[in-house]
Amino acid sequence: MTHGRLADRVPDLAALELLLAVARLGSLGRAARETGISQPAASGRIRGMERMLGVALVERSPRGSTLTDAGVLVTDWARRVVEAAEAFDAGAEALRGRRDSRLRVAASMTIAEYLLPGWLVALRARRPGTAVSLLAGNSAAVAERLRAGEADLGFVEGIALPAGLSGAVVARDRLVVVTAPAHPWARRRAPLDAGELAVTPLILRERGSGTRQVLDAALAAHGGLAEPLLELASTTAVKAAVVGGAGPSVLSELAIGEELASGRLVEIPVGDLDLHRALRAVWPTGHRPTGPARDLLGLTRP
Amino acid sequence: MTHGRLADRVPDLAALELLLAVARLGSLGRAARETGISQPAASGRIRGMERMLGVALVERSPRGSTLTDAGVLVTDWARRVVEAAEAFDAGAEALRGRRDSRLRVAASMTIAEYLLPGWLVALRARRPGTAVSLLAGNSAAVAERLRAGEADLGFVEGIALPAGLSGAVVARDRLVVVTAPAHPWARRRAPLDAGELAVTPLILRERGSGTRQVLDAALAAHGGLAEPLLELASTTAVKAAVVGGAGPSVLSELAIGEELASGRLVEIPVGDLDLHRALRAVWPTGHRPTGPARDLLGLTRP
DNA sequence: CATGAGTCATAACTCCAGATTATGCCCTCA
DNA sequence: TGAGGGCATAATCTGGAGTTATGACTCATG
Repeated sequence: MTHGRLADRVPDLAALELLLAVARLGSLGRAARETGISQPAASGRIRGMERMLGVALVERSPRGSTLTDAGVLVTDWARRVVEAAEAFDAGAEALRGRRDSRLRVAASMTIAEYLLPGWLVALRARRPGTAVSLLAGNSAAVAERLRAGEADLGFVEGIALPAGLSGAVVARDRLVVVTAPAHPWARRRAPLDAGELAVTPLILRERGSGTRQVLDAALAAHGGLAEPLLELASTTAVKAAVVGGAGPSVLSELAIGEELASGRLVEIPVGDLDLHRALRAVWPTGHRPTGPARDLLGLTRP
Repeated sequence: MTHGRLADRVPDLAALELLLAVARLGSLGRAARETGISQPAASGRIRGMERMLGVALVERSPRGSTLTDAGVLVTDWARRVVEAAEAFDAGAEALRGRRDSRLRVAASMTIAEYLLPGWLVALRARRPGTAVSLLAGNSAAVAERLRAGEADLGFVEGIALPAGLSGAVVARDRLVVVTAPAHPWARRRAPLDAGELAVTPLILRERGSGTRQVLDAALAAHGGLAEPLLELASTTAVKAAVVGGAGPSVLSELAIGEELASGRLVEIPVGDLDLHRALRAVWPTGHRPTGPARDLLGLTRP
C-alpha cells in the first residue's frame, strides 16, 4: 500500500459518473444536465479529476468534448468502479427492503455475497421499480423462510434439496484447496489426494456453512474432515488467516478469484475428488415462482 | 435506473475503507487511527452510512465493535467497490508515470483496459514502490516502443509475434459473436457457421484493432470480413450500438462479461470457427526481461 | 456578414458535510 | 477503586463543491 488514502487518489463516485456521462454524450454541458448539476460545476469537477490524476482526460472544443487516449482508459476503469457501486446499491436496497416488498428473497451467504447483487442490477434494468427484500442465512434458514411463506424465492448451495422444496440449478461452483504461496503444499509436484486432505486440520467457517457441509460429504469415504485447525466466523476472516500463513483451507472459487490472480493464494490440485457443487434457486414444492420471482429466476441462467 | 444519483445512495470511498477497517480491527477507534481521522469522525461516518442505508452495520459495545449480519454483507459488497477503486488507482498512477519510471509498460487497449490494472495492484503489493508508466496503443505501436527502447515490457493480442520480438503467452481470450436479445440470431437453434458470419455486415472497431485483425484472419478462408455495418472508435461504443439493436458484433469475452450475465447481450455460438486468441507479453529478442519487468511477468501466470 | 445557438471558462458568492477538540459515560480488569 | 479502552455528544471551523451571471469562441444559416 502506498501511503495516502485511496479516496485522495480516486475521484468520488459522482465525478466518475459524470465522466461516463461526458464520454457517452460528448459534451460537458449535456453531461451536467443529465447528472443534475450546472455546467460550470461539471467543468470544474472534470478539471479537478484531471488535476488529481495528472493527465488530461477530455479534449474540449467549441463544439463538444471528446475523450483523450488516456481518458478512454480512465473511463473504462471508472466504469468498473461504478458497476461495483451499482451492485452495492442494488444489494443495499434489498437489504433495507421491508416485508411488504414485491419480491422477498432468502439466500445463502456465498450467493448473497457474490452473485445476487449482479442479478439484482440486471433485474432493476429489466423490471424497474421492483421492490426486493433480501435475507441472508444458511440453507436451513432459507428453507424455513420459504416454508413459512416469508420469502418468495430462495438460493442455496447445499448438496441435497431441503425437504419440501423444489429447485433449479442456476450456477455451478467449485471448492478449491488453497494455501499461502509459502506453504509446502504449494511446491508439491503431485496433486493432493483426498486421504491427505481428510487428515489435515484446515481453517474453516463455523459448522453449518454450506461449504463445510459439501466438503464433509465429499470426504465421507475417507473418514470425513479432520478437526479444524481454526474455526472462523466469516469467509473473509478465513481468507485472511490463510494468506497470513496460518494453514490451508477450502473455499469457493467465487470467493478467491482476486487472491488467486494476484498470487496471494495458491490453488492446490486434488487428484481424486470432485468438489463441484450446484447453486440452486429453490421454492416450496407446488408453488412455482410467478411474477417478480419468475423474472429474477429467468435472469440467473442466460 | 432508479431516479436519484448513485453517489447519494452509496457511501464514498473513504467511508467504505473505514468500514473495512472496522471489520478488520474490531474497533471504531482503531479504525479511525488507521485511516488517519479522529474517533468521533469515524463514529459519525459509520452512523451516516447506517442512516443512508437504513440498516445497522456495526454492533457497538464498550469493548469494541463487531459487524451485524447485514454489516457482513455490506462489507463484502464494499470490498468489491474498493478493489475496483484500487485497480483504478494503480492504472491511473501508471498512466501518469513519466519516462524515468523503473518499469515502462506498453500494452494493447484490451489488455490495458481489463487485465493490466489487476496486475499492477498485485505488483504493488509484492514490490511496493515500483514506479510504473503505461502507454496504450495497438500492436504496431507497442512493438515500436519496445524496439526504440522506450518500453521495458509489452503486451499484445495479435496472432503473429511482431518481427524482432520474443514473447510468452500470459492469458487466453476468446472472441464472441454477440447480438441484442431481440436479434433473430438469438433465436436460432443451429449454431452460426463461418460462411454466414463472413457475409454479414458487423459493427466493428476501426481498422487496426487487434480484435478485427484476428477475426479477419479467421474468416480468410471464407472470403474475409464483409464490409462493416458501422465502424466505431471504442469498444464501449460498439457495445452500446449492439445493445441498442443496431446489429451483431464480435467482441472479446473480457469486454462483455457483465452484459452477458445481465442478458443485455446474447452470445451466438459459431460452429466451425475457433476464435480463441493468445494474449502475449513481449520484449525485444535477446533482451529477456529483468528487474521489475520480470516481476510483473511473473505475476501474469500463477 | 450578422445573428443565434451551441460550447466551455471565469468570477463572486453561498453553504453544508465532515473534520476537529473537549468532554462525559460505560464497561472491564488488575 | 481507579485506570484505560471504547463510544457518544456538543460546539466550532473550514474548504470543497455548488450556484448564478457573464464572456469568449466556433459554427451553421438566412
